[in-house]
Parts: sequence; structure tokens; C-alpha cells
Amino acid sequence: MNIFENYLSKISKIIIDNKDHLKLKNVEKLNIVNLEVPPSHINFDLSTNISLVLSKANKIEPKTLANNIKNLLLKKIHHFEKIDIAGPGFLNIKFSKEGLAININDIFRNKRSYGSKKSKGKFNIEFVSANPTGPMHVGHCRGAIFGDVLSNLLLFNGNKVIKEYYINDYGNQIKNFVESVYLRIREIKFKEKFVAKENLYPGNYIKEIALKIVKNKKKIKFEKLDECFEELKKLSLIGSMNLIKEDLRKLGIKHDYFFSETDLVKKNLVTKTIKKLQSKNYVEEGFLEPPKGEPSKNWKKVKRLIFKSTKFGDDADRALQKNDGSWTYFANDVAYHSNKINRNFENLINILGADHTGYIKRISAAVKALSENKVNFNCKVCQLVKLYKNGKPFKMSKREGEFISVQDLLNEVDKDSVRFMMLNRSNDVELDFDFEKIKEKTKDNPVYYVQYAYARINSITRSLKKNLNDKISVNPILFSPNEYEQKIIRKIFEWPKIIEVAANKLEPHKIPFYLYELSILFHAYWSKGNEDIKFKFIENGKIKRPESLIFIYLVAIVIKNGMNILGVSLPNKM
RNA sequence: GCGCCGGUAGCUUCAACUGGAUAGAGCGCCGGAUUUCGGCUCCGGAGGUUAUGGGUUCGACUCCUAUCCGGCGCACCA
Repeated sequence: MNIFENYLSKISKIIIDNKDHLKLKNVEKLNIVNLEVPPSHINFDLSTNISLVLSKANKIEPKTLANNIKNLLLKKIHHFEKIDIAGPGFLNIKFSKEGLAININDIFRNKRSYGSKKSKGKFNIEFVSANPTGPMHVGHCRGAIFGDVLSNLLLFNGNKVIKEYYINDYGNQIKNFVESVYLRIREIKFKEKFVAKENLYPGNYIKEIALKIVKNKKKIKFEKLDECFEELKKLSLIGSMNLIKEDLRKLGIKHDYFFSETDLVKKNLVTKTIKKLQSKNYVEEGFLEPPKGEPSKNWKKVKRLIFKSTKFGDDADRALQKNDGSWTYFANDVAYHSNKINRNFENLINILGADHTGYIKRISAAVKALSENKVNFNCKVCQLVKLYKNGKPFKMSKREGEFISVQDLLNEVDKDSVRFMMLNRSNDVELDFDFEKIKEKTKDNPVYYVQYAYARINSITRSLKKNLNDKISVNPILFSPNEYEQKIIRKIFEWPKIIEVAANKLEPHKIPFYLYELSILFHAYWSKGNEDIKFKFIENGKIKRPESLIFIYLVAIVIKNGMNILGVSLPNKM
């Protein structure tokens, strides 16, 4: 339980116990009351809107109610020393020295789990799921890191999380990919010239995959594609998935589970799923309207199985079969989601690129239909990444060979910076990624700035021959934080709230923003020593004010916890 | 045409704790500090009708509605 939940439940209980005294008839709204850290210009530790919320339902003037609540709380909660009524009726609360000390010591006790909430959800997070036809490019990066960090965040809160990758190893693109490998193999084995046809993959990595197969599988003859297709498909996919897994590894991402689309089809799961939907009357045989956008050349009016997704809020019903009667990508994906539901996840999350936004309604409809609305299903969309170099746009075109791969990116910028920067923006907003700026060692570079704060802290503990793992606690009698220290404490108290909101809203970007703000406070605290000798931490190799260690340790704990979730390393020296 | 996302300070940068108080950072600009626990910094200042109109609310950047601008998507592809 974090500070806010702890005191809010205490406050709620006191209100309920004393509702007659407070002349409250209706206390239902207590569950939407907020307890939080007040805006920074207000010199208090906690703030609540309790009287604003309760006054309306009970028709009591907010300030009168606030005053009554204030007196009650001061009497009942000894950790509270002072309460002010501000604005329309906010209660601003200041801890007593004892209250402050108890809460800080609590942080020191919890340390690595400080900020975490003991949740017990079961999550499946599907992310990346890049087509297995070649290495990852920069466009995949953002969603990959987003998914990974979101998983870390939910894990930090005590949930069970499976990080999953759906391998689209079925359909025409794979056929083209296998054919490309096949032709490269013939190029190597039979010296046939590779002619790049329209749908084939030209990249150099295809040659490497081909070469490996030729080396390792001497027995296969490769005379006709039809004859060796299944085997070659298997081998080619291993080759391309290894490239992708290597990219992921370098980004610090490890999935728990790789799910193959081909398996789905082979095990007849698609047929079964569609039958299930048919029995619920969500699937019918019929004709679709022609597409509404640009006129399509190969549109044919054919009788086929259709999922009635408009019943669940989609804009149109969706085809489950192609013209030739085989399953569409969507049909397979419905079966895949049915499988996820059957694996008993309470929460399914898909991380998608902006170009797949249009797909969300139909797959959500399918999940609703399959789960009878019992599963939480969320699609998070990551908007585009725009690459810059020295402030100038760096064009990424998908024409052959020109796209920028994850590998190219990592040759320029380290993994830590990439991870931090890809999250330093809300996923709903386009992201500018300037890979010259990221290499700068200045305040402009948030990654550096946060890491530097931690390195500075380590320099202090090094000179004092102390360790950040040492036990430390606050003695309430001697405790009197200065203005800078108070700001730090309040920021530290805010941490569990950041985690809670980030997890509830599935918005991990709040973490890097918070860490940056915390670092600003720490650097300011540090710099005070440059201005005024009184504020220096160390004198003649000894700590000047033993109290100051408290704040240094607090900052270190939270930065560490935050960066762990982000998967960004923290050097002790820089 | 339809759908999704965005529009916040001079800015091709963005936040705002799921409806709260005087809307905050960064860059740039102006003015100061600094022979140091660790240098690549720190402090202060100016700068806002939150795209626009209407609505809900004690209270709106946040919710509803209409309009404008920008991005993405609108297949039997994956």
C-alpha cells in the first residue's frame, strides 16, 4: 500500500465513523476522492479534494465541511501536524516530523519495491510481431520498447505478464520471402543470376540466410521450389527470426512466447473458432459491400463467410475468407485471439503501429464476441517516429535497401539512449528522434541528465566509503529538512502515484518525465553546494550533515527503480 | 466520404497525476552566479483567450458537440 492509499483509507474510515457528526448522509462518493501531492508552489505534503466531492451530494457548503473535516483529522491522525483549507475547499496537509520520518523509513525498508502496488492481474502483451521476412527496422523500435517497458511496469506492480510475439509466417508475403531465399540459393548453388521481380525481397540478408541453408543442408537438392517449399520455409523462417531476435536482444527485449500463425492453421484452430462464432450467430455467409475508399481493381462480389463485427461497434462487417475460400489474415488473427482468451488472461494488450489503427475496431469486436465481453482488451497505438540528424529530417523510404534498420540505429546510438528517448513522449504523439542530439552530454539530453544524477550520488557514497545498500533510517527528533530537501521528499512521495497512473492508463512515458523532474531537483540541490559552502555534502572526507544522506539515498532508490522499469542502465561513474 | 490520433509560450520540442488551486518543462531570448563532493553547470526574468464556436460542471487542456488544420488508415495485403 502506498502513502496515498494508506492515508486515504484512514481518512475514509474516519469520515464514515463520524458521518453523523459531520452531518453527512451520503458518503458513496468517497471512492472517487483524491489524495495527492499538491502543486509545487504550495508548501504542503498532501492534498485532498474530499470536501469538494462530499459537499455536493450532501448539500453542505464546501468550506464549512472542509473545516469540520480538518478538525477531525487533526484530532485522529497524529502524523498530520497542520491542515490548511485552500481555494474552493481543498485540504492541504503537512506531516508532523514523526509522520514524515515514518513514511521515509518505510521507503528505506521497501527500497526495490518502493512504488509498486501489489496487483494480481494476468496480462498478455503482444508486441513487435514484425513480419518474419527480414531484420527489424526503426519503425518497429518504438512499439517494441513501449511493449517491453509496459510489461516491466506491470510486472513491477506484481502482475503476471506474458510478453508475446505473433509470427505472421503464413500467406503471400511468406511465399514471396521463401521464393527469394530459394532463388538466392540457386544463385549460390547453380550460379543462376538473381532477377529481382516485383514482389521478391532484394535485401542482402536474404543472401546470408540462403548461404547458411546451403552450408548446413547439403542433402536438399533445391531443384524445384514446390518440392522443397515446406522444408525451405521452415529454414528461411529460422533464419529471419534469428535476425529479429538478435535485434530484439540488442535492444534489451526478450519475449516469453513466440506464437506461429502457421501452427494455428495447421491445428485447425481457425475452423474451430469460426464455428464457435457461427454457433453464436456472429458469422454468416453473404456478400460484402465494395470498399468505400479508392476504387479497387480486383474487387469481386463473391459469397463468403463474414464476421458481423458491426454488432460490436465496427464500421463494416469483415471478410473471413478470400475469393478462393481460404482464410483471411483477419480470420487467423481472430483464432489467435480466441487462443489467448482460452489461456485465461484477464487482460489482453496489443501494441500496434499507427498504420494499423484501422484494424482495432474489428479485432476488438472479435474479442468481445469470443469472450462475451469478459476480457479486458486494449490496443495501444504508437505514432510514427520521425528521424532527424542535426535537426534535419532523415528520410526513411521503404524502397529497396534504403530503410534504416535497428542495426543501423544501434551503430550510431547506444541502447540505453534509444530506450529512454523512445519513451520520452506519449505514444499518441509523433516522436522526433534526433540521433546527434542523443549523443550530447548536456542537460539537453535527458538520458544523460538522469544517469549523471545517479553517478553523482555514487561519487558521494564512494568518497564516504559507503554503499547505497547500507541500512539507513530517519530519526524524527533531529529531522529538519531544508527547502530543497522538502521538495525532494515530496517528489519522492509522488513516485507511487506515477506508477499507479502509468500502469492504469498504460502510459509508461510518465516514468522518464518523472525521472527527469526528479533529477532537476537533485542537481539543484547539489549545485547549491557550489554557491554556498554550507550546502556541500562533504568536508574533509566526512559527511557534513548526516541528514543529507537521507535525500541522496531516496533519490538513488527511486532513480534505480525507475530506470529498471525502463530497462536503461545506470553507470556508477561516467 | 468515413474512422483513429494530434493541435498547449517566439518554437516542425512536449508535460499536466485518468475533472481541481496561479497550465508546467526544454530550446531560444534577456539578466546574474561559478578556481568545483564530479567539468560538460546553477539561479532569476519576460513569454498563454490551451486551434475556434457552443454545451455539461462548484471547477474543463481534460468530458459532450460543431467547425478548421496536420498525420495515419480505410483490401480478399500482412
